[in-house]
Amino acid sequence: MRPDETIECCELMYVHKDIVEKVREEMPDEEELYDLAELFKIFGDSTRIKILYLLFESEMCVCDIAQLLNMTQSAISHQLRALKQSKLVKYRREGKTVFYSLADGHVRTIIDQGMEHVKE
Amino acid sequence: MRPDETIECCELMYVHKDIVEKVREEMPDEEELYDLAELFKIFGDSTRIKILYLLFESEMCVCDIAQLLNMTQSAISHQLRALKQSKLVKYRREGKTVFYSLADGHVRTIIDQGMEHVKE
DNA sequence: CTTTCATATGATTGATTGTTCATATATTAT
DNA sequence: ATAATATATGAACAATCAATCATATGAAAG
Repeated sequence: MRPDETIECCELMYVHKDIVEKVREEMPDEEELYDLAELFKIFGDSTRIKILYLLFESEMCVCDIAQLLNMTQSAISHQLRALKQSKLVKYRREGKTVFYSLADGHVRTIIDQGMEHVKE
Repeated sequence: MRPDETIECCELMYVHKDIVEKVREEMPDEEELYDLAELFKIFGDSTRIKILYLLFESEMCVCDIAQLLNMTQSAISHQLRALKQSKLVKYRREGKTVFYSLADGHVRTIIDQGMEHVKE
């Protein structure tokens, strides 16, 4: 199969011309698809999933999260950075302490839907 | 910070005892959290995301997908394997051809929510 | 200003992962 | 049987990534 040529293959180009056109219309552009994959990568680590579950209950500081998950402060801080960059969590400073919380409702919806799928 | 000891740290253990208990109750068990992260890992690749978007329009054979995404049959087949193992797609054989389609509605919901987040 | 406490970050490393290449399997036609 | 076509799979390799360690920043207290 040589993908760089429009060779006749299966029945696609000839029988399902309408679908091909619809696909080309409806498919988001390359950059959006890349960003979407990058977002899901962030959900694709159990440490980060656990952090998000913790934040479902309440805002928390880094140290609290580290204790509850039985992990080092550094490991948690690194993961919070990733969550922050994807705008999944927000934070506020209070003296020496930094409190993290969920950024918006999408986070919960995405995780809940994922969990429903997993539980089937 | 030594996570393997219950040292006094921040104000967690003393001020927010109720939250700690709620967290311990509401948090899914380790195995479910791991499975959930594994599921999101599958969404965390732009090739797989593209495949899923294609299948939003119609069931398709491997060769169709490879052509539309301008990738090799082998690469697509490997990714379909991952999608199949996570029960995100299903397939039916028709002669030499194998048609793939979306397994259930969660896929669409998860992707749509993710895309909403990305577009903000 | 120095110390202490909470958090952030850069470098390193072992592990995971996506694509490629070669090859195997499965189905149909000759 | 053999050839042709569609798909699947195993090994290999480069790239990515999460945890660790050491260290830096930032804020309050002495």
